[in-house]
Amino acid sequence: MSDRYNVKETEARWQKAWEDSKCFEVTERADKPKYYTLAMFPYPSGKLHVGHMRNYTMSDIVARYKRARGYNVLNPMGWDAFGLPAENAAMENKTHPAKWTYANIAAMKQDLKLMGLAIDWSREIATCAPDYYKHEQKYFLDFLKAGLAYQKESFVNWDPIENTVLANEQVVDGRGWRSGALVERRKLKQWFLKITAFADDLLDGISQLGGWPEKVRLMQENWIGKSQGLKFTFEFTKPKGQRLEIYTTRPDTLFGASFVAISPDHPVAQKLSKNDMGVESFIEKCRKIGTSEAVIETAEKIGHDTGLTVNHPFIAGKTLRVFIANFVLMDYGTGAIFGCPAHDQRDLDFARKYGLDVIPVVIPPDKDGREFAIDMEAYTGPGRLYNSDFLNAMTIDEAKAEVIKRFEAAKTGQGTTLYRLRDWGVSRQRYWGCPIPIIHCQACGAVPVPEDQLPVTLPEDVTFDKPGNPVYNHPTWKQVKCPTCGKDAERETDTFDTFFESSWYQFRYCDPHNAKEGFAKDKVKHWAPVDQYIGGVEHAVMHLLYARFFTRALKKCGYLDFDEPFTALFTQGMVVHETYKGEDGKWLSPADIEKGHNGAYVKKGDNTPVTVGRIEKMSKSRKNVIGLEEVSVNFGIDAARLLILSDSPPERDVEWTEGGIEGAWKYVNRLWRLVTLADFNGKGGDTDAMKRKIHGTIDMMTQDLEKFHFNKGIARLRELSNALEDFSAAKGDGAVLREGCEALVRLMAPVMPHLAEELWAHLGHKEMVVNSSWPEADKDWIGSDTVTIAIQVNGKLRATIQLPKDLAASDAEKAALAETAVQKAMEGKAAKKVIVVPNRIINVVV
RNA sequence: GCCCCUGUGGUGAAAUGGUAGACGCGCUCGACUCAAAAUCGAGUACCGUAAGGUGUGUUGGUUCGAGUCCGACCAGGGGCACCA
Repeated sequence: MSDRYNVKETEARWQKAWEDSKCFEVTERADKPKYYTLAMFPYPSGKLHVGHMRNYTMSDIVARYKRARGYNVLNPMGWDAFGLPAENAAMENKTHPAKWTYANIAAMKQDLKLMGLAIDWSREIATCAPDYYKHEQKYFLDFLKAGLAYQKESFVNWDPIENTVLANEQVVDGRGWRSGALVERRKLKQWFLKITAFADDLLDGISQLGGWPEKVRLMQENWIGKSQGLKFTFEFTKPKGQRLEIYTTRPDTLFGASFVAISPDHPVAQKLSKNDMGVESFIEKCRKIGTSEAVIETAEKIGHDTGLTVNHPFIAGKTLRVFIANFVLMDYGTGAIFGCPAHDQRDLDFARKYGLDVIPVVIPPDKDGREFAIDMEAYTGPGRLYNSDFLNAMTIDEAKAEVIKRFEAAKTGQGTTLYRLRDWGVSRQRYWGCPIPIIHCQACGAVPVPEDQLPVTLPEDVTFDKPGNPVYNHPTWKQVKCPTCGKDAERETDTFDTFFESSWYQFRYCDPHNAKEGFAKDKVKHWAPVDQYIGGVEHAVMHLLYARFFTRALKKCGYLDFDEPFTALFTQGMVVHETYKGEDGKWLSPADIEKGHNGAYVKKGDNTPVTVGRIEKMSKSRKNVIGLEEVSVNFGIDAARLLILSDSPPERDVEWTEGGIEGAWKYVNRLWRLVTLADFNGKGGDTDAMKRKIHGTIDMMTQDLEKFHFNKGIARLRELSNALEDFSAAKGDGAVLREGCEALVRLMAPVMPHLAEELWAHLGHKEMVVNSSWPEADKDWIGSDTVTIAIQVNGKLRATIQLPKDLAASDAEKAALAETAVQKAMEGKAAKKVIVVPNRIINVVV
């Protein structure tokens, strides 16, 4: 027998056996509990790389493990197939987005098949197929009827040279990525979904998501951003009677107000710009910046004095100047604020820049008024009010309540709950997306496409020789008759945000071939919600929040009877790799380079030097991708799975290195030799120790898998195989050795499924390991009778002793004080105190 | 700018507030070999001959005891509503 494992032949053979037996295809059944595990579906960007692989491997482990535990496991796969890259590819390569997308799907599916995943392929979906998106067109019409969808004007990034809308990603340093033109903010009428109607519900729901990482729950909570504050109006000094509505979360600091600022998009600013060139050019300057909050917030804070002033509501005769400021967002609150520089850093920076007053009104608990001053750092901590008339000596909370009370009593203001969350704009001025099923009629307005005319499909005869949505210029597609009045009308040419498709796909998998509706209620009732969702942390807020909203919206329309789509969530880290650049500054792929004479990398072919760059997320643009095929050919999928799972904790990034995959491959062979060369006729060895190791490993690895500690579980597996190797070499008892090998194989099955099948068959089993159950740990063989106790003197380790498990504290203390190393460290002094932590540690304090 | 996360040997990482470095990679030495690869065995945080001391990004605190909890800071990463 060869001492090398024939990985290529073996992996292909078992993949075929799984496929032939259709063991991963599932239907609803009453005799087994269901388990739905889902990996976030991929965008078909081109080739599958080991970064994708990590995501699907984790779902695969869960699927195989839960299967072994007796669950009826649903583990589906599909394609998030609409999106911008397809249109970019269409422009660059003179192809059609559909052609490019479907070719990528075919290539990536082939790679996925190489992975031998426990996927029910009969449920495969692609979101760009009309039989998928027609259902979401129906949902949109339902949302419209339910008052959850509406139109309003909102800003987009406008490229004035290409005359097209740009995505934030396509704006680089404030300029269009292709044209180089300075981007402008421009208003367009667009469709919105009323996610804010569920703001409180989405917030409350977070507390029930116990299976989600704390950090994701926190991020969602902050994103929704519920705040209690005050809405009130300032009176303009002139024209008399005109008022400006403000929202603030710090009404307590009103006596420290030194200016008022409004958004460049505020109606007051707009009105002023008509007669004031200065205002007009300032607003124009503010708009020469994209719509992205990150850009707006990091831009230099600038303001423009409007010359208007308002009266302070509580200080007679005091007026505040009104500025237009680029950092005030029209989307939040009322688009107008008052600035209290002493207690808000942004206001302070602004005040220092424009020479405005800084009036401290909250004093820290440990200071008094004479010594407390604000320089360049605002004070945002707790304290008591001063310089504040009737609020003096109150706490911040008391002062907030008092100010709100006074405004409410005077009927000039209102305590208000506000959310940072904004309604979801779903209109995209793009071709490669789901058409919004609306017809615009001069007479009737926005009219829903009649349901019997769904789906509204994309026209196929389009070209991408100029920027923008080609449907807009299509000769006939737009022109229709109004369904209501029959007159000439036009189709909506915008398509949905691609988050629309990914908000409900988890339900489509439950009933993927249903032509009548998106899913049958009873099928979703059976499988949903998803028991374990797995994907990148980059989706922590938007995708996951949209899907949570969509589920509630579907419930409101009668499609479902639950709120939360994902019971548990795991956010896995990325696969990262070194990046390389050639002499010409262009990215090079790892396949393009090799080690030169002096050990440094050179470009293959011409031996020109290569610069090694940062270690970054694998991405097509940086070329630092390792394709799946090359890995599977050289080392097999099991070795790749092993590396990806064992090298880092799953929530952290893992670096793909050549050395790592070779090491994993060696271990695959070592396991193969251990089991195939084992002699089950031995009579010797320490059978008790071996049995403890076997059952201890089963126990611990089971716990590790339950907790997603795959790296630790694999470390336990290695400990067991090390022990079995020693036991085997010592001609250990054959029955125990077999018991150990069988446990090892069943434990490795979720991690290295192909090798496990091969070894399981070698051990004489007729049934595949994929259909066998998870091993049970025998409680009698878990743990041991003695424990090692550490002894510290004043917190420093001085000795370790073996003691019987659960020994009385007084006996343990006696044994510890009797140790010579302990006595030496005590230097003859008496113990002041002895802390005994049973079975762990004893600390002697002298 | 705002929200969230991460930081431990040469390196990937372990460690319910209780023996820091499990399990690997690499390296060193040895066995096998004509030789190499593969495989097997021993060693491997740092300083020190040793006794011992020092060590978890920096810094301060809480505690009998801190990688772990709290405060301040530094560095890196993710997200910020039209990338997916």
